[in-house]
Order: sequence, then structure tokens, then C-alpha cells
Amino acid sequence: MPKETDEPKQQPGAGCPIRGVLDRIGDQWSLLTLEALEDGEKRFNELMREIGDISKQMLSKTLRHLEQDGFIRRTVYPQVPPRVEYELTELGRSFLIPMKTLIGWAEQNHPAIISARQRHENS
Amino acid sequence: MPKETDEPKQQPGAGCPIRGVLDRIGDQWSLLTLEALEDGEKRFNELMREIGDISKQMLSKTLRHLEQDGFIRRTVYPQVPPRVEYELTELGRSFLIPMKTLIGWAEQNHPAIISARQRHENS
DNA sequence: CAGGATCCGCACAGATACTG
DNA sequence: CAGTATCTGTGCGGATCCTG
Repeated sequence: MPKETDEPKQQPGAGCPIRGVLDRIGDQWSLLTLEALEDGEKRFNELMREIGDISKQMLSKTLRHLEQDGFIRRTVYPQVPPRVEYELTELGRSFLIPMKTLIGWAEQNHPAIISARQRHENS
Repeated sequence: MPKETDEPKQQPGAGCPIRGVLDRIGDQWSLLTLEALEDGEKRFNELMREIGDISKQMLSKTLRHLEQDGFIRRTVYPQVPPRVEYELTELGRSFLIPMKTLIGWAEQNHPAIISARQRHENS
């Protein structure tokens, strides 16, 4: 067959939604943050404790990115001491649905991956 | 309540399959490489051309990682000039199934994300 | 053709200190 | 409490050269 005119080539960032989305959830913390927010709204330090090994800057950045993309909502209660709550939006919640199936795959096939890695170490 | 002995906390890499898998597909090139291999086996330079903006080292690294994890198979044909073919394994192919649903979500919700980003720029 | 080895810049991520 | 600002190191990733 001859060359197609509309090959599925997609340069980075331009019109490629996959890159745009995966670069976000692939950034180590975004997914963990979203999952931490799954069971209701949380405060900043609450998220820090829950995620455990994340620094303030990373959590801050991650939250801002996720908010920018419309995955979470940030609510400031004008009190002293200040109180800020984060919660999933509809978009964020709907994202977790396909994500869950992927996580399920990961859990199910993790042993296979582990053994594949070890097989390679011994070769 | 007292401290639980088995809280769902998962330290990085230890027993967490999600991290192990997502760190791989989130590394910018792995997913693109897998997709490039979806329609049959390819050679090294063929993959380079198809992915477009990847360097030799990155493609090489990515391919080795994917092979280590059992996602792809590498076949060397002892000829001169050398010829090496890469193809998806069953594991790799099965991975693309849940991944596809996630990609579908990304394509469908990309406009919403874009507009959410722009709404934030103007605020 | 299919990579490995090396050098190097830069963006990312941690630690610390400071602010409202 | 909920962050921001700065400073710094490290590792990713590109470019180039070399090998079988």
C-alpha cells in the first residue's frame, strides 16, 4: 500500500492529548495525590502525611498543576490559621475510572514483570 | 484508634506495582515505543523514524527497559549488516488494552483540560 | 545497521529559611 | 497552617564519536 497522507504522527505537545495527559500523571506524584483525594477532601498537611515521602514544593506544584488542568478544586477558608481544602472535580473523578483499570492490570501483572526482570539479571 | 499494623502505605518501589509500572510508561518514550510496535515487528532505525524526535540512546535505553520488563522481545539475526527486530510480547500486548481506554479518556477530555488551563491563565 | 562510550547542559527535585 | 523563595546537587537526555 502507498504512503498514507494522514499518518498518526504526532509531535510533542502540539495536538497530542496522550502526551499532555501522561506527562502529568507520569510525574511521580500526581497520581498518588489524586488517589489520596479519592475518599474526600483533604488539607495540605494531611496530604503530606498521607503521601509520606513528598516534599512541600512537590506537593504544592503538583496541586497547582492538577488544579490548572481541572482535576481538583482548591477552596480557601479565610480564617486564621488559614485552612485550604482540596477535592476532586468531576473531571478528576472520571479520570480515575480508566486509571483504575490500568492499576488493576499493574497489580495483576506485577509478578510477571518482576520475574521477567530477574530472568534478565541472571542472563 | 491505635496505630494499625498494616496501613495501606506503600513506600516507593517496594511492594507497589503501580509505581513500578507507571514509572516506566511515564518516562516519555516507553508508551510511544509500544504503540509504534503495535502493528508488527520493527527494526531499530525504523522505530527511530516512526517516533521521530527520539535519540538513539533514549530509544536504546527504552527498548532495553521494555525488554527487561517482558513487554517486548528482541531478535537478532546474525547477518552482516546486523538486523535486529523488536516485537510486542503477550504481556506487552495485554498492557495496551487498559492503556487504550486511558488514551481514549485522554482524547475525549483533552478539550476540557485545555480550556481549564486557559481559564487559569486569564485569572 | 545497531548500538556503546563519553562529555555536557539544564531542568527537576530536595533542603532550608522565610512569609501571611 | 499553608505555602513561597533561594540555593544547590543530581540525573536525564541530547550531541558527538567510536565499534562490530
